[in-house]
Amino acid sequence: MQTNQPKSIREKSLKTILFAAQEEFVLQGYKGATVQSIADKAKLPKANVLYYFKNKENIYHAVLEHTLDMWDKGIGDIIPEDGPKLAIEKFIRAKVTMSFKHPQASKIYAMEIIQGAQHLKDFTRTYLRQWVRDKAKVFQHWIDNGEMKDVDPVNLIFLIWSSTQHYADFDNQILTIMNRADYEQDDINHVTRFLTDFILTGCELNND
Amino acid sequence: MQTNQPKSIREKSLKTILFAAQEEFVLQGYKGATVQSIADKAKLPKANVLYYFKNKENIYHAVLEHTLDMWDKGIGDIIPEDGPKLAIEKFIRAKVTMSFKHPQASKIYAMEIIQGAQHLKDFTRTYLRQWVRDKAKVFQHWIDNGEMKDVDPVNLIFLIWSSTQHYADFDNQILTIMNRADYEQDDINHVTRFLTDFILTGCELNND
DNA sequence: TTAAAATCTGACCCAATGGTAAGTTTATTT
DNA sequence: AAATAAACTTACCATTGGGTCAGATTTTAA
Repeated sequence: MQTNQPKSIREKSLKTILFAAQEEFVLQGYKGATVQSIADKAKLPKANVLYYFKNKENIYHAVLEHTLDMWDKGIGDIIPEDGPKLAIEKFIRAKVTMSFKHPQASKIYAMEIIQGAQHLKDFTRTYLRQWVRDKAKVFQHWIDNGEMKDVDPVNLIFLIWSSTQHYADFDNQILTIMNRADYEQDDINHVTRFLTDFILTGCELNND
Repeated sequence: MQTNQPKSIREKSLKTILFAAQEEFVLQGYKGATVQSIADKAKLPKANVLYYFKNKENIYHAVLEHTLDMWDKGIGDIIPEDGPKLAIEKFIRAKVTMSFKHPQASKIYAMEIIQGAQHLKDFTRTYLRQWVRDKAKVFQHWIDNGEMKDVDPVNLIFLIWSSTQHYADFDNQILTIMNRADYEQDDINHVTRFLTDFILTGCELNND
């Protein structure tokens, strides 16, 4: 990131292409996505897209990176000072909000992992593994302190991840089942409430 | 299915191709999968594969259908007679087992839904929607009867789905995080125990 | 105003891939 | 054993799609 005010042509183009690419990759998968249709979506000639990104692989990398960045920023931290109840509440709310607001990002990530995480092996082995270990330690600390039920922290993290991201990745299925066209703000609230309530109860942290 | 004993050449070929195709589709996605590499995996010449299945789309359909069949058979039912505790226990155990034993199936399905469920719109709109409504009714019945906590049944179903299938769809990520090469039987048991315990607690059904 | 740099574009190339055609070999039936 | 059907195979075609290139146009710098 350089200047930020008038936004150069370069930056604008990059952003447009990235956005178009994200859509295309989600809908068609990596191989299925064509540079031509990314260009069409971005309303640029194909050669122009290839001028900004050397090749298709590069576009995909950029999309992945952008996705990870956004996800990282959007999801707050789990810190000991919050205590288990508040920390879990905050975490679930953040994840649900992200899922409803940026389903594309979640989907790109999910597909990448499902297909073997070819482009994310490194990220998973280093960053993510450490993240999980750190957070598991925080949970374990609360458990040892008698502040929450003795549940396996790692699997708890998996449960929170999966149950929240489900609303992004499987939005089509969920909407079809509920016979609805789109999510609304109420849905975010409802799901957030359901999940926090349920999971806190699972941790024996609910005092309603 | 016809005869079953000596198994005709046709049946054997179909099965081989289907199995190879499943692998290929998971790894490469629909577009990324090539008939040639399906053929290679099945150790048959490409034209022979196209002899059994008119075209790539047909192979994919067959894989999807096979997947749904298997899933349907593998997951028991949720019936009122079992009562909430046993029913949920059985359901989770079945889903976790399926996830660990047939991750490919789960992945194919997940990718299809994530990408917009083009080939499963019908299945979702009719069969799945009805299934969810039926099972939600069973849960609601138990709730009204005071047999379990008043949680939203539909979202409970989503939570069980997502948290169980996560171990199939994201197996790469999970194994990498845990620094392991493969799942073992112990993992199935451990996860089953964790999820049943946690979810039953969430429904206030745990009497340990 | 001019030079240089950045942006844009149409035309083209070529490898990969889905699918076909036409025929050969193997299995089954009569 | 002959005839028919099923299974297999080789060679080929047409299209798609990633990527290049040479030059045009616009923007920025001197």
